[in-house]
Amino acid sequence: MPTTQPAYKKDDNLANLVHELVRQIPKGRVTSYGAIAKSLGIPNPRMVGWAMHTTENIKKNVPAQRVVNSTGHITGGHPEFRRDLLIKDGVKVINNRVADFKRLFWDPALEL
DNA sequence: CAGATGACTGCGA
DNA sequence: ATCGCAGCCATCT
Repeated sequence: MPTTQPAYKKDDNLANLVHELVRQIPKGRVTSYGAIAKSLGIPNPRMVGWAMHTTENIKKNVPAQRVVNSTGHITGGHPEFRRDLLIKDGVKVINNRVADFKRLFWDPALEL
């Protein structure tokens, strides 16, 4: 039995907001943690990463593959897996880095 | 209860 | 141009 029962099952925090926003990312587009944090009013982009790190993102079918750091580099535990998903979305990825990241960058505050 | 960690970013040297 | 440090919030041990 799962002795390590995650206590973050309360979607009343940033994680929920982040997941929702990430879900709104159009296919073939990518964004950065800082942009999301800024858009949601989070002083620290770290929390965005933490929100994604939570296993909830997978449960919610959140396209974490479309979320990369400012350099467009795929961060996380399974970069290969996410890279494949990005390619499937039509995003070219080279060396775990999004090609034309600047062009494919999707700013939530700008588009929303 | 307190200390350390973490999917980051921006600025300074 | 590259390298290093500090900031912030929530969770974990």
